[in-house]
Amino acid sequence: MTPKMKATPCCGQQHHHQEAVDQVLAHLPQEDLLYDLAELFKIFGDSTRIKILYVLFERELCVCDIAQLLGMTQSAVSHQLRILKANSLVKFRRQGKTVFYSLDDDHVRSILALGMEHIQEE
Amino acid sequence: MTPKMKATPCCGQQHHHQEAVDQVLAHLPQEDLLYDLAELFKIFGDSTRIKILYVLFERELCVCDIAQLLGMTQSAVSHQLRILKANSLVKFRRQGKTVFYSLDDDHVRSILALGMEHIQEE
DNA sequence: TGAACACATGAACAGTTGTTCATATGTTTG
DNA sequence: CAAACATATGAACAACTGTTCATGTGTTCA
Repeated sequence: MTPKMKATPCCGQQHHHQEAVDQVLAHLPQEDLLYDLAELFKIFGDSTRIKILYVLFERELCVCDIAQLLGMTQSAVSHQLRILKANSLVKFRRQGKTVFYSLDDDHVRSILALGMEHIQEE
Repeated sequence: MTPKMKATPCCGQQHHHQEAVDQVLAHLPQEDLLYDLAELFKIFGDSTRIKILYVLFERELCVCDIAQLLGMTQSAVSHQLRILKANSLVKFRRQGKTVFYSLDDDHVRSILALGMEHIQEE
């Protein structure tokens, strides 16, 4: 990360702050990891996808059932399932013409649950 | 949720599916809760904000230190801190001219940790 | 094999979002 | 009080994202 700040050294240099900056830098995860993490949460950050995940919380469902439950186009649902699949949040199995989707692992459930806890606190 | 699907009843009506749909509907959280949940994850879904959160993981920092660490404008950081604050992900305390930010509660740490686990699995 | 069905996907358009730039607010110090 | 400093905020613009519409792929069944 190259600083883009101006010559203005912002809150002087003779603070406790330089020590703080150094300490943080020592423990900061790699930039690309943080980027991937943001990408992951971006997937959860859409109400359509959240609804799909919650609808799959208890059991697998086929695409058109999801669409019916959510009152959405099959196409829209399919596009979102594609994204969820690409990020390993859902898996699928094919049975004849229909494709059944389900949550991929328990991380998904845990993350959803933690998020729920947070918003229900305030 | 009002179904917007066409008259095409999509994958017939005489499937196992109707039963599935009913079961899911019985356990589905309220629509506005799901919406709020998506809004929460949307906050985590930006790499700048993720970086800010991680930079605050171990200790509080002032705005300009965060900006320096991230190589970003003070303004950009301030805008993001505003969003994080509004969603109770960070809190702040004022000390003279400088404002120190820190993570608001441990949910934030837990959610970040779970996300990290997920992306490091594949 | 061909029609019907369930699902996938590409292009395009509208709405949303993050950054920049300029400026405002609030605090300290002389 | 005025100047300096740390931070906050409003407007605007570029980039991204989700939906729609049209069409493509793959499977079943007559």
